[in-house]
Amino acid sequence: METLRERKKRRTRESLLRAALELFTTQGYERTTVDEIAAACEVSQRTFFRYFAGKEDAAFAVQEMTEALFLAALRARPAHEAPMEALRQAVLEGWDTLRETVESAVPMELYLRMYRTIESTPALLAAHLRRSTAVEETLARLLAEREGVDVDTDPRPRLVVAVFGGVIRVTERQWCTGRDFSLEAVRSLTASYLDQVTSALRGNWRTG
Amino acid sequence: METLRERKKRRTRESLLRAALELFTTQGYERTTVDEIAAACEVSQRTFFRYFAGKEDAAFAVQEMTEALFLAALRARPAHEAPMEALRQAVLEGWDTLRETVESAVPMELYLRMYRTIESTPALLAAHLRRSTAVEETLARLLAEREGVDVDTDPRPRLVVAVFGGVIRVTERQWCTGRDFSLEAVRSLTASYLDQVTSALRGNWRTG
DNA sequence: GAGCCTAGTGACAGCCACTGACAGTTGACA
DNA sequence: TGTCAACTGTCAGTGGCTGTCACTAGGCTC
Repeated sequence: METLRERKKRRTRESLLRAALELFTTQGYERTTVDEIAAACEVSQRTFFRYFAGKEDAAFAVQEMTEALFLAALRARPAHEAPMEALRQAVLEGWDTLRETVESAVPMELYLRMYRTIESTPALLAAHLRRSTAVEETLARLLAEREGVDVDTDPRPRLVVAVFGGVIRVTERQWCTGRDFSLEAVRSLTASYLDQVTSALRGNWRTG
Repeated sequence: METLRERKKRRTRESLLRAALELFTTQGYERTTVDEIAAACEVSQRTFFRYFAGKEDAAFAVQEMTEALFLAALRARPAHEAPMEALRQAVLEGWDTLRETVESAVPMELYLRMYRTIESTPALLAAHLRRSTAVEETLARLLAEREGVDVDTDPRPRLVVAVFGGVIRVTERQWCTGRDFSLEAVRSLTASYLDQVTSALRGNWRTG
């Protein structure tokens, strides 16, 4: 049972998160001040910083949920799958089950808009990439454990994860700059690019 | 012939850069204020911001030179080389010719220390990754031109570059966390990891 | 139900990165 | 040598972020 205090807290946080994303996506991340976000929710600036470590933290609150979703999907993959295949299945599954997770916090449409804003705002893109490397470190350890190798002496887990992460980044970029900004679009882009990477690596494209 | 004014300017910039890197690497990036850097060179804070766009800009001033070095090396590779091979040769060549370029600005040892500081400071790591993606975009366009494909419709240039970039990142990380912090070490690590990536991608490691 | 405890909050002061405006200084060049 | 333009310092201000402190109100005990 949720106490009154907890309910108020959750509402304040949700309100701040929504207001933040709404302002970030409409008038831009840099052009939005924390004071503005706080004012939109009728709380003090100080209160904003009690719910979020910073402006950036608010921008990534939903992304954080989806990262957890992907990690859970990977952990659930059967042990007999090869590393790259497990990653592939997990990320596709992640895109499939994203909707309900996201919409428990904010409207799907707002999440998608925020995704675009992150890609197109240098400061946020930098933070996104740094966060991604943190996730990749977790992935590498997970794969190493699955395969029974030592992540600190065997470079293969980190190499595979880095390659995978690279393809995902290209996918994100293509998706955000493209026209079809739907979940289905990013899902099929992901599958397509993961398929093409091995062939792209070998030889000369002109003779392909 | 360098005029007196130009000489003074160059000296001020060099002085600021050195002081900045020295302070960043010894007492940490966040714990160093711009006022401190300026004071160490006996100029005003305002002057610092006339030479560098920001604190971050100073931290990456030397990295910027090495990026240009690598790009030049890639442009010089013969056209018959396959994309991945050209990238490989260019980066190894880059490590070989780094010393003179770096030492025209700061002592090699300071550059290496700063590299470590960048990897271990979240804010700088984020900036480093963002800068890397900018370089990767240039690389992709270069490869696409070399191979005569359109970078906007053919995903292969960006895919290959992303994979390459991923391996380089793993290399950097391993180098910075390792014991042997020399140029030779990073060179051989780079070669080794680029060799292993294709084999790491396929199949099951337990049967290898 | 009275009263205490504490989580949550607002108000305020302060640090630091960064910017714009303006004035003073000094090298370049006629 | 005087004029101009480049370079610099000073000052004031914005915005992200933190510490402090007092106050309000929900939750709990008796």
